Amino acid sequence: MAKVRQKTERRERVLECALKIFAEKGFQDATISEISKAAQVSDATVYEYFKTKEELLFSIPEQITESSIRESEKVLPFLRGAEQKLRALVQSYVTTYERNPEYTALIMLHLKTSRNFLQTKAYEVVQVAARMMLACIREGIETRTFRKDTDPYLVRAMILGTIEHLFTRKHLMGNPPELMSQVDPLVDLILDGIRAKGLPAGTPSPPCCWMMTAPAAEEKKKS
Amino acid sequence: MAKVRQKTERRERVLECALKIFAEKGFQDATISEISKAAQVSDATVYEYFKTKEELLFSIPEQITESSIRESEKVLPFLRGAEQKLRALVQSYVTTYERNPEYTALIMLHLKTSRNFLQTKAYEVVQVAARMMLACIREGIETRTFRKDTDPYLVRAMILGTIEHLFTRKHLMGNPPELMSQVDPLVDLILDGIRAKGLPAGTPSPPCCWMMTAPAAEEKKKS
Amino acid sequence: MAKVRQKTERRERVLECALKIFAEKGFQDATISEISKAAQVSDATVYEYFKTKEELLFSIPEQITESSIRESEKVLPFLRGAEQKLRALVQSYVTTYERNPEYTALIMLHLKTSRNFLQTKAYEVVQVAARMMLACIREGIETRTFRKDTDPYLVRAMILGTIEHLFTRKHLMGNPPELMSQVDPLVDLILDGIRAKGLPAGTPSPPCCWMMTAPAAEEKKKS
Amino acid sequence: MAKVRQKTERRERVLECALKIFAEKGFQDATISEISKAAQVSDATVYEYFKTKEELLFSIPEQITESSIRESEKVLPFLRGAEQKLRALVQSYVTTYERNPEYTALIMLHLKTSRNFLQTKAYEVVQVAARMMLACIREGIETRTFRKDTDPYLVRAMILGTIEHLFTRKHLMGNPPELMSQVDPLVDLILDGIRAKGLPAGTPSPPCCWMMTAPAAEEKKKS
DNA sequence: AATGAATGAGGGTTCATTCAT
DNA sequence: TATGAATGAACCCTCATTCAT
Repeated sequence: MAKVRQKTERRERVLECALKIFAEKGFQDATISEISKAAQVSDATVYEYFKTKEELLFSIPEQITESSIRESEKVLPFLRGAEQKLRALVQSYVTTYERNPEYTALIMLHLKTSRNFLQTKAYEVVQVAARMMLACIREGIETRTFRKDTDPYLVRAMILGTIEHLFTRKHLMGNPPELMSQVDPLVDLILDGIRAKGLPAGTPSPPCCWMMTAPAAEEKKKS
Repeated sequence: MAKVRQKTERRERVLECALKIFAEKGFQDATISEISKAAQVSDATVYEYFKTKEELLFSIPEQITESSIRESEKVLPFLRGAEQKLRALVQSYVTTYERNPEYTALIMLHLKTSRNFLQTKAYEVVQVAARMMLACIREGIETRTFRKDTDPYLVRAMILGTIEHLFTRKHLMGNPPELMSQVDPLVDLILDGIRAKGLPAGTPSPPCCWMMTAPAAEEKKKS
Repeated sequence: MAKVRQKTERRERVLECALKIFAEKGFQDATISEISKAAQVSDATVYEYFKTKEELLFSIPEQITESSIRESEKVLPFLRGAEQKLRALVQSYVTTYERNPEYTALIMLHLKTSRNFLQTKAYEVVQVAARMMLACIREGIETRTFRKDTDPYLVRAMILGTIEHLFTRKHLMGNPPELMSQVDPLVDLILDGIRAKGLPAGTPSPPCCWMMTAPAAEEKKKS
Repeated sequence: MAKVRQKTERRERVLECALKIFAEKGFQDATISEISKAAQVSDATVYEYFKTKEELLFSIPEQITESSIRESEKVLPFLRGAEQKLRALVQSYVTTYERNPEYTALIMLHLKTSRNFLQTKAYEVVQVAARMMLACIREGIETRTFRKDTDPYLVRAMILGTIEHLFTRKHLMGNPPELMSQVDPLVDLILDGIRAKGLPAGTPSPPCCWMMTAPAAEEKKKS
């Protein structure tokens, strides 16, 4: 039925506009009127789709995060070795964020802040991704690729923290302009720090570009 | 005169309460009434001291950040070598944050978010600290302590990002419970990654405790 | 045709649910959605049957009141004497109210309040009943059963007011639990007060139970 | 201080206007804006005085009811005999209501309806008045003035119900125009119905006018 | 200097009602 | 005929900010 299609389209338009506006002004400074006007629907219509303003906010990450995770899960099994996997995961993060700058700003600046967000479905998905990375690091330790005394939590915190820091900087100050080129230096530096000493230090795992084909949010909808 | 003294005391009481409440509920969800009540002054009095709510917010970091910086500047010249200095700086950050958890929460969750904060006097101080770290890394490169191809911006981003990530986690989820013990592993890992290969890898710079005496916000007031 | 039948059924289901919900929450606090959901139809369907929310409200009393009146009109001619008739009328009121508690609550708490209700078809029916009682009292005066100086309006106000008061109390506070047993004491007390003094005071008209067979709203629908 | 005086005046102006408007349009159809405009204050000021719209509503009856009760309590001890007391009480009710028609409308049409009102301080005062009447009737029974089989609850319900019915009618339909003249007929009729038969029926207790001096709400404020 | 009091401006949310399908 | 969907129009309430005392 055409109605259903239209409703879905409107709902997504609302989500898109909400993303843009929340990302730009923050949750509190954005108004429903503003969003509804941008989405060319009435205030009341927004409330047809989302019970409250906060539910609207928390509904934004759902699709995008989930699709991004699914992608990683598909690719990971084909990669050999903890180093390759770790690099792939980092690249996946950065790719997703680079392709969805507004979404990234929302996450970095506004959602991470919110205690309520931690109890969200969307946050669970984030946790899944974080756990994948943890598993990857642990695998490296078990297979003796990484040093025995590596603290996997610290390593993960370093990777995630660095990515977060860089994207936040980029969003607020426009610098650095792109982050893809930072993936390999970052991963190399970390690997150098945690690689078991017995291994030939001069064998860096090759930079990989397979993630280039990972789907961005916009492309997803068409399929 | 006693009056002046009293006014200063009141002003500081307002700042303290504002810090507590802003840190707990965020800028938007905190109200002036709430803060003024906690500080046992009237709403109007708050506006005697600070022109707007935002000015109150931005007035909070001033003293604390500045005092922390001054401390570092005093100690740094006595330390030999980039590695020692870097370690000292990281420890300084962590110490300051650990001693002022509410202030840290405010910075991590709410101020970093705000574009207006970037044009603040308080933010300039933050930048000074960040530049000190950058200078320190560059010194390491120039003195061949660190690899020539080290990207100082990336290294700094890693350090700051990791610290931010860990404190944010701690504040929101209570885990990890303390961060002082993470300083050395973090610095070691970074150093391992950027140390020039010619050097004997087995010579970690000694963990240092000199920063233990750095002033916390609370002690500051008494002096 | 089955369709017509179905439509009538739906309409009545809406009326029933509206009665229940209006009685429970009041006109303003009840929503059309709520009613339509309870009646298992859509909001729009309610508006097919009733032009506005208020029209829905005012449509509720129609059948029930009318049927109750008709009953009284049938029985009254068979009764001899103003006293008997008065008693019968009172019993009729109480019976109707006891059998339709939700309807009663609606009338007592919400409809009596509304000025618009006074211009309703349904209210006319109420007036008819009230006028029957008035006529009855007047008949008693004319036939010298009641004192010459009896104010028929006052007497009616006493009877109706007492009934209203008792039912309101019952609805709001659950006390007294039933009102049928109050009919005779009430009527006796009134009659004692208005009976012409010449008559033997010790000849109370006999309590009557014929009204027991008066139809309740539920039974009406089946016929 | 002048400020305090002014605030009190404003508060009372708000209460008065709220009374008028609530009485006229009902709780739900009245808006805060309307009331604040009538009272020449801002919406926000209304909320300075009363936390919610409902609290405003429930604050209206307080003074007026209480002052009315106090009056009755003063006078009652000077009256001899249950009949006189009962008559006095009825007169007190009617006087209060006649002098405060808007307040009466509010009570009759809107407050009696509300379940929340039953848990109000103001309602407790109403209960006190009702209990005084009950006590009075019981006293009459114990002193053999009234018949042994008199149901005091029924008698009270008759009195209160009649008064309520008459005032409601008056408010909605403008008829009867005044109720003071109904007091004696009402009381006489009731008394005739409950007076113990042994007594000389021809000795009605004298109508009394002492209540004429009872204070109305308006006069109260000046004292 | 300190504050009690007042308010303008605005935002989230609800719901009766309409209309195209 | 029945309804899913959309919305205009309000309203309650909050709060940063001002000002007279």
